[in-house]
Amino acid sequence: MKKIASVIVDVPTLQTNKPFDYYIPEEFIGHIEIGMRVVVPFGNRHIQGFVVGLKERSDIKNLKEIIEPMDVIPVLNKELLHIGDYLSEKTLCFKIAAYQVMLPPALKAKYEKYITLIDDHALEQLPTDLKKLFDKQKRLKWKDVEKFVSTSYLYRKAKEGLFEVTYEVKNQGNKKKVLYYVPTTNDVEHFQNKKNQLSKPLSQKQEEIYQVFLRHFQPHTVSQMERKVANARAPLNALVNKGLLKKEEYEQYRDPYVNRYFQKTKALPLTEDQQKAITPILNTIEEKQQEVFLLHGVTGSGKTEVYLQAIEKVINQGKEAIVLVPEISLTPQMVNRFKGRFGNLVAVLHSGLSLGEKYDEWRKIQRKEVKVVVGARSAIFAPFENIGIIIIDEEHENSYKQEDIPRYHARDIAIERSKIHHCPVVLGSATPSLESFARAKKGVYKLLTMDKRMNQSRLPTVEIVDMRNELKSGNRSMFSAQLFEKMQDRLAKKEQIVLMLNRRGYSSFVMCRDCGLVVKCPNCEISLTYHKVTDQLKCHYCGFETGTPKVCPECGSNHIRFFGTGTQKVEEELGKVLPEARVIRMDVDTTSRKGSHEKLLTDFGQGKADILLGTQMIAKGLDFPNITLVGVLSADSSLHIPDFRSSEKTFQLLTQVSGRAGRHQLPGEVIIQTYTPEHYSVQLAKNHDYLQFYRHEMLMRKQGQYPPFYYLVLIHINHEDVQYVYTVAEKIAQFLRAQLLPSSKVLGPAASPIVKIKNKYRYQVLIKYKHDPNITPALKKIIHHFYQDQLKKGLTISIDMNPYSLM
DNA sequence: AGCACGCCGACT
DNA sequence: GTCGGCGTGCTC
Repeated sequence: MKKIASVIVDVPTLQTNKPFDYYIPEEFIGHIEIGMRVVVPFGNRHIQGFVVGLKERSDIKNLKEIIEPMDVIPVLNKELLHIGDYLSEKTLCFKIAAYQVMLPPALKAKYEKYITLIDDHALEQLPTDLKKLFDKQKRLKWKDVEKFVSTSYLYRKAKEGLFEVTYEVKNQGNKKKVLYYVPTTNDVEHFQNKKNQLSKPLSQKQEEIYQVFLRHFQPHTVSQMERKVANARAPLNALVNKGLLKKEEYEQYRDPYVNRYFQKTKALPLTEDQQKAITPILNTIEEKQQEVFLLHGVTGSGKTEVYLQAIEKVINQGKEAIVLVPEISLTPQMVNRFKGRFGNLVAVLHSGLSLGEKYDEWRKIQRKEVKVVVGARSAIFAPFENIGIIIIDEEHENSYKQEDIPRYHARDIAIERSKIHHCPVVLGSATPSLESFARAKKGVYKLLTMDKRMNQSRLPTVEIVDMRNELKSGNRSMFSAQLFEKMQDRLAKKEQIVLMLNRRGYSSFVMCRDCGLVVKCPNCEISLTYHKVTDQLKCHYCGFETGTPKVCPECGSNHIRFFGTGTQKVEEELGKVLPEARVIRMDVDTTSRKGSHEKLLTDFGQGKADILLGTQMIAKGLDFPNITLVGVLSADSSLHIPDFRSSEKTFQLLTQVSGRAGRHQLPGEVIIQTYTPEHYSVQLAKNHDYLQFYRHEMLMRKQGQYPPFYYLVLIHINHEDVQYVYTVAEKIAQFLRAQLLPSSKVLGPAASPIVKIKNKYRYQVLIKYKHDPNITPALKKIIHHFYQDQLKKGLTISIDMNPYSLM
């Protein structure tokens, strides 16, 4: 039995980003396994760590002992530990950050520092204000005491032996315990005897409850009992006091989908397209081969049914499936389809769940109680051990890329896991990312195409309206004549309308019409956003808030105007021009409350409204038969973001939202309003012509030397002092130019599109490369070289391998 | 990240 | 002589 454990400690710094060795105490030898969390002494604190290895001897002398294990079963299996190493290597993050991102947040350590008074004698020696604090209890939280006296005083007294300072390591979330009442015996006769031995007979209520337990010896919670006997709490406790019942705590899953009925569904007959697409996937499952498929299916072509039937095969083989969907489309509609087919074999993971709920869903996976997990990005780390398929729906979505540390892409993790499990990965989309489609074309991925809609429904007809002409002809409203007319028509026909306001990028800002001043955040160099509810201007980078100016702060003019259109404004306008229409508005404001997203959609599905008005969150996944008109109020806003992917994003968004119309019997129509009707993203979305868009966009990417022709690395350098940032950025750029192959291009330093956030200036260096083994070593050197400056001078350097946003 | 240690100026 | 500020270096 190995006596020493190597532990990655929960201290995210460069110097501690390596295993530390500890003795395993006698009693835990054989108990502590690789992948478990343990509490270890580190310096004079107690912290959490992950066991990553066991060994007989260590090069370090004077090892300390592990304090205790935090798990009974390892939380990370061998495979996930490997994935953690892969993550930290590929995204250049600390090991501890990689491990933590793979686990539900409930398992993240919570630390508390306590100060305990040694004895009453010590109490006498304290100043009066401290005496008061310690009068009631001997142990207090350090941070509560710290408010009253200086830390050095506390340390000094601790050294003198008045206090003891202790550290506690706990989980952030916990298993839910439910209190049950249970008979003290499960033998009928014994139970009756016990009652008969009581000095007094039971009260009427107590007797009733007693009879319930006598009939079936099952544990009951108070509320369960109250369904049979009203006001049961007091009599239950009385029975406990009389020794007939006892209280017991049982662990219970918090099931976010409890009390919900899921219509059971069976496999549907497949269309020819679907059949053709699924066959190679099924073969790969059968042959236990690793393969990446790109399933390119137009909106409404029935990709989900293909997923479902592939999963069915996987389950029949006794294996497990991971399905990733973008957070935003993790709607009840989607969940229903999986729960309907696979019932309680499905775990669901998304950001709407509480800490505890996430933890419980995760434990269902860990305990092998489910076979399928449907979830957002982080569900890719589901602790399955026998994966048969990994599906990524809406593959092109940027929410699969995590924007903070570790900056990983779920697709990369999926492929890495599929290699270990010898299973297929299916990337599905109506508008695949250029990267994926290019790989499919090269034969790296296998391309599967479904270009026909199910139900014989046709793709909707799309009309582009040039808003410049509207303006010329005197229409100053946000609805073009065409759109307005069609909306009236649908309202008359009792059909439903989806209106999308593509507000990404520059939303409602305030500008002076006389001098052109745009009100900006004093800390962030970005225009402030107008919030009508509070009548305030807000910066959504640093949270700065200010009242709305009545006159221009620059020139004093009172011609202040609000530019950009918010959903609220559209809603108001709709109320004026189509007062009879019932409108549901969906945006961050109306969906922030838990479950509100779902409720709004259900209402719309049940026909409680005629118009669904929203931001891009309504572009995906909705499948309502009665939608026959989709209006895009302005296609342009996403087009002019300074980002090489803006055309791609616009095309995807327009195609996706168009796909909401006419999915069933009724034919659909789409109106796209724009100020740049000639742009290829808009034109090709009109024709639903992905292939042409792909060809055109590939030319642009080649010209601009962007992905998929080049890989990117984005380095951000931030500091309060512009001069200093620039100097560091310049050094970094020079260093990279010297280290990298000549074929790699180092661009910059340049000021970031948002020059200042939270009073820190932002500069960036961009690397474009095709193949360069020196990239990672060079970046690691940069991290090491500037590490001290980062700690001391408040410099931050962040590295994003394959960034999704260049802002 | 914390925390100890050590050096320095400021004050009882 | 003592207290508290902060720069430096270490944690198996």
